[in-house]
Amino acid sequence: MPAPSIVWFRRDLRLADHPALQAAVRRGGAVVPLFIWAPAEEKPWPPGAASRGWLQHSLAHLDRTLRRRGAALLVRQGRSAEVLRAVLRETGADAVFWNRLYEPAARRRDGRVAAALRRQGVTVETFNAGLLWEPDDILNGQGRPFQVFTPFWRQCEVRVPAPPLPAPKIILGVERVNVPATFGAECVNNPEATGTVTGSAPEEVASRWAAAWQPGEAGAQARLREFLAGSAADYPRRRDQPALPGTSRLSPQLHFGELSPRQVWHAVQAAAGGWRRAAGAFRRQLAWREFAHHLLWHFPHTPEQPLRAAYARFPWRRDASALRAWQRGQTGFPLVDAGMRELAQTGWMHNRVRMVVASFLVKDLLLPWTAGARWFWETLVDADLANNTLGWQWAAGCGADAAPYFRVFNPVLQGRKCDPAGDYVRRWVPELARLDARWIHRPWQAPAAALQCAGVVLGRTYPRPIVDHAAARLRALDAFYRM
DNA sequence: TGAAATGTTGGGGCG
DNA sequence: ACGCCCCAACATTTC
Repeated sequence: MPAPSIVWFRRDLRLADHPALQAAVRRGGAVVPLFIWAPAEEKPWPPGAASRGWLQHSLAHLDRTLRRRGAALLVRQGRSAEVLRAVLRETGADAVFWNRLYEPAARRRDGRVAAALRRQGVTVETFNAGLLWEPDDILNGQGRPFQVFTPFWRQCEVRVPAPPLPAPKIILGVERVNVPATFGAECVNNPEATGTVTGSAPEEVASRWAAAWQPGEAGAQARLREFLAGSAADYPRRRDQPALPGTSRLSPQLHFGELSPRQVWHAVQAAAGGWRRAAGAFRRQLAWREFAHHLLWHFPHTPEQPLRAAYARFPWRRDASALRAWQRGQTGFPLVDAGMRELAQTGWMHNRVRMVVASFLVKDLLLPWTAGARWFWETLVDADLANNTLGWQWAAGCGADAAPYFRVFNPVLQGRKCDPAGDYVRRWVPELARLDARWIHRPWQAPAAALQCAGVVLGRTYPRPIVDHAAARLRALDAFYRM
């Protein structure tokens, strides 16, 4: 009987399409599924408050599904290298398998850990389970990484990712070596981000959260099936309407690896008999995720520094009260405020609205994109360093394939286009709920009678706009033009 | 994955 | 019938 193998779970919290787990099971010995809570090793981007909440639930779910197949999840805190050494000793294991991560800090850490283990004679094997294609698989004609999405996408379109692996039926566990550490207090679902912003009671936040999300592999599979059976066929038309459930909402599951992109890709392919165009549009979004990871791999300084170096000197403003108004959804622009409140209350925001609020922070308020990235990092359940970095640098115009400097979203027009009836605003900004659709995206222009009959008192029940968008746009054009 | 400013066209009112 | 103007609708350019 071979010695036990450790499977080091990180952001692959599933059993299906899990090459590291598969390798351990195939070896024939016992399997030790291990999760190590070591946020300091991911500095300067340790998991934010919303991510920690999701992670806690997802780990509990993973433990339950592993137990059903024979092996409980061991959760430890401490430095990864030391924890691995200790668990190797305690279990008599002689091999460690894991699926690769692509963030700079995790890469460095994993490289050191692998080298140290191998020096001690431990077998280490790592796998790709998080991306359709790894960062060095897709390069341009000169062997360099793509920096523009469209040619990158053309390369993706002609490839078929590897088919997903099945989940192992039985996992041979080891005797419980000792009681697994309970997940640390610092990792408990932390409503700090939502609580301070909304003033809601923790129980209320928790119940709203539970209604919105079902972390874990089973919930992820259910969400995927629901999407494929429901709005997927109409994806191109519905995906830009934040009031509708038109998107897959699989971003947190993809971030934590409760589903792999290969599973999603192939499931879409198999389901899309009658809607090939929609399938292509959806695959394109998966490709944006790939693109983001490729960029982070090849340009690891970009979470902190603009890809276009000239932007390091951009004269961002410092304005704590404007930043706070944005964070709390009190800017006076209903679409922006609705998005920021959806984020605070559910840990998620519709992608179209993310672009609008990002443009508002960066262009209308001239506040640094890094401040927006940090807030999203703390509050999003799907906070993902690669996606977050690409998104914010795109909005600020300082990244790859970035929005040109003159592209400034108008929150009123975006509202009219994407939320014509105002339902999204009504849901998240209830103080405007009774306002006529005509004025819901620009209450400051509504006639006094319309405001009165909707019970809106500008400056009291809902803020006046904190900037004049037309003037702010000109200010931004001037500042960005100088770059 | 924008929006505003500017240019062009064509229908209709009107003298 | 005709030219003129107005202006909405659409296209193009510009930021």
